[in-house]
Formats: sequence, structure tokens, C-alpha cells
Amino acid sequence: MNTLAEENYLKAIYHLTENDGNASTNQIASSLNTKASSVTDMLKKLADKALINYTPYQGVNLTPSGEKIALGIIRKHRLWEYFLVEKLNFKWDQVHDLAEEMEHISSEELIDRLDQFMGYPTHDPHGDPIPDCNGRFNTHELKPISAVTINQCGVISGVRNHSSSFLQYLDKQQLTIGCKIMITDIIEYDHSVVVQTGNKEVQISREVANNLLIAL
Amino acid sequence: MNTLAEENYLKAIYHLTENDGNASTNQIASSLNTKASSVTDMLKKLADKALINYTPYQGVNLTPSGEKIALGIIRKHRLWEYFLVEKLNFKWDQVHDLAEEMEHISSEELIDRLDQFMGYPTHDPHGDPIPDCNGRFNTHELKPISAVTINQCGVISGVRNHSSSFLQYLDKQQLTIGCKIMITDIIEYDHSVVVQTGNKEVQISREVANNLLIAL
DNA sequence: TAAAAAATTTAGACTAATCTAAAAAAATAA
DNA sequence: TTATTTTTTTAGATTAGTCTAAATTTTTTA
Repeated sequence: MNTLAEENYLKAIYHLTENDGNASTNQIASSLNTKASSVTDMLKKLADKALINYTPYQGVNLTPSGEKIALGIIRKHRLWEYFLVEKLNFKWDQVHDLAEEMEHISSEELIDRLDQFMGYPTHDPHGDPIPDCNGRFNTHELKPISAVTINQCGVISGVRNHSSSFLQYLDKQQLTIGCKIMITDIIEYDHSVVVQTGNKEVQISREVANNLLIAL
Repeated sequence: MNTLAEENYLKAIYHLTENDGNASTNQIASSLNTKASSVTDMLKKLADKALINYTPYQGVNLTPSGEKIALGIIRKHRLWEYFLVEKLNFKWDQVHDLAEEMEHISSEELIDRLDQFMGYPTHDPHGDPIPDCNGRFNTHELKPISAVTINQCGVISGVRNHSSSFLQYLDKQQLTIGCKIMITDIIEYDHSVVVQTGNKEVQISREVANNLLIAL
């Protein structure tokens, strides 16, 4: 098995390389709140274990076995988040740090039984897809609201930022997962977006629009 | 917060001093599968934190704040065991090691919500009492079967050994928590005990009788 | 109660993960 | 294309928890 620190590095590298190609030492350091020199040390260790491809100064990406481990951790994280919200009635802005701890419980059988217990959910409370026990999940195309044109409709389906302050703001504006919305105006001056949700209209900043994802 | 190692030491000391007075360095070492010298180091650290009373060469016991932490961990352990058996359909012989890992998840709120979700159970799957959120629990008097006289009746209510081999043996003999039994004979030669359970009679060794607890 | 045995502590070393400071490599800019 | 800046790595130290071996204290036994 891998240590807690190793698991956190693999998960960070997974997320940093989800779209692009390689993760840099500094990117990893900042996403784990650690120093670049610590990252270098760990990269050597993970490379020795054949979990990452590492060329000094060139950044890293996951090998198939590293990716498998990362997906296992992400699966656990998202299933625990679902459990916390659906069974224990936590709010979606309260579960991230808890799941961060629970994702390191090692048993595969436990997580598979938890999955079954909850009826094999496909998405966590923030709209992120939950990998199945083989690490597979559907990546439906989501767009940030900032990338959508006027008069388009869609369903809020994900967030790019999981901080509780952002999620609490969305709650207050009633912009939560599953809401049908329409983009009614885009302010030229500061790129704010005016959104029709249910019976009311709200105006959200470019920053918010960038971090709120919809399915068209 | 305390480290994982500290929590394990506090829990071990709690169990070793549950009945008697002080836990010795060697007792702690053997219950944690570590060396006496490692234990001495940790005892100093726990004493510095005022979690144990430690006089060199004299063994240790918990201070009130150490006991509070130990009871918190035991509460978590037993609630997770209950969850694993009642909600995820694990067998009672499969949950100990899993709960050993889960008991270190730190959130109080999580465990209190889990407690509520399950309806505030009072005993775990092995019959051990679950401390409430203030660390209180009832200690009903249980006796090992080896301490009971012929013709006495009782209900199997606990075990002193949590190993899966012992629990699997009890399953096979249909000697599980809640079973009504009667002691029908005690073999003088080797202190085996003959027990009436349901419609059949089984003979159990002194060793087993020592580790199986009943309420009279 | 002195000698032997057992239990405990001390001394010194090791590993994993981290850090700061300095050196080296790569990227950027003049 | 040389100098400057940024990024990354190396060197050496630190902390928590552990270990082995030696020293010390306590307990047991004769």
C-alpha cells in the first residue's frame, strides 16, 4: 500500500494533468501547500515506484498504475461526499475536508459495499462524476457559464471551485446542481452574466461564471 | 489534535487499565506490537501533554483528559463497527480491522450524525457498549461462561476476544450475541463446558468459555 | 539479603516527510 | 545571444516514530 502523502501527491498530479499534459513541480507544491524541494523528493520516490513519469525539470504525469491509484482515491472521495450529504444530511459546502480524510481508508470492499448501499450514484454533491469500481466514468461535456452566449438554456451541473464560501454563495443565489437556467444578458463592461433561474433573475460576476458549469 | 500513534497508545492504555490499576510498559508494547523502548519514548510525550500519569518504572494510567480522548476513539470504533454490520452487511468477524482505521477520522460532528443516522445504538456487533457523545455508557455486569455454575441460564452478550477465528467458530456453533443458553454440564477433567443452545447441545473448551460473556 | 532474572529506560541510529538555503538549469527579455 | 529572472534540484537539517543494544532499576528467588 501507499502512504497518505503518496496518495495525496498522486491525486494532485491527476487533477493537474486532467486536461493538460504535465504537472510542474511548482504547481504540485502550491496545490499541496508544500515547498518545491519537498515535491522533488517525493517525485523521485513515486518515479522509483513507477507511479509517475518523471524527467528532471520537465514535470510529471501519471503512469497507468499511478492513474489507477489516483482514480481509486477520487472514487472514495466522491462516494464519501455523497454519503455525507445524502445519508448524514451534511450540506454540500461542509463535506470536502471530511472526505479528504475519509478517502484514505484503504479497504476496496468497504467502498464497493458503500457504493451498493447508496445505489451506485454517478455524481457527487458537486456534480463531479464518480468513477466505478474499474475507474471508469462518463465525462459529459460541461461548459463554464462564462463560455455561453446570450439566450442559451442549460442545467447547472458542476462547479470548478469547491470552497465553502463559493458553495454558500451559490446556495444563497439558488444556483445549485440541477437548476435550469437561461443566460439573459452579458455585461460588456465587466463580463458579468445575468441569469434567469426559476422565477427570478440574478447577476453573477465573471469570476463566478467561470466556476459554474452547465450542461446545454 | 493528536497523532494516530498517540491515539492508539491512549486506547491501548484505556483497555489495559479498564479493570486493574496501571498498565506496564511491556503490556503496552505487546498490545501495540512494538518494542518497550518505543513505548517509553511515547509515554514521556503523553505525560508531557498531561494525558497520562507516568512515573518511570511504575507503569501508567490515563488522566481525565486522556480518558476522554480514549473514550472518543472507542465510541468511533464501535459506531463504525455497527455501521459496517448493520448498513453494509459485513459479518461481525470482518469489521475489527476496518474500524481500527475508521476510528481515527477526526470529526466529532460526523460521528454524532452517524450515531443519529443509526438510531443511537447502545452496543456494537460484539456486544461492547457504545459510549454516548459525553463518553458515558452502561456497564452491565457480564460474566465469562467459565465462571457460571451448572443449570444457570443466561443470554450471550459479549466476547473477550475479537479475533475473526474466534468469532467464526462462535458462528459455526451458533453461539452469537443474543442467544439464550443454559450451562448443563462442566467437565471436571479439562473444565470444558456443555451448553444448551436452542434445540442442541454443544461442548466448548475452557478457553472458549473464558472468552464468551453472558448476562444472567 | 545477595544474586539472578525480568522489566524498563537510555543512547544512538534509521526512515519518511518535511524545511531552508544554495546551486544549477531553463525560460525570458533586453 | 548574453544577462536576468524563474523554476527546479541538491545539500544538509529537523521532527515523529520506530528500532537495537547497553545500562539501569525492580522483582524474584534461593
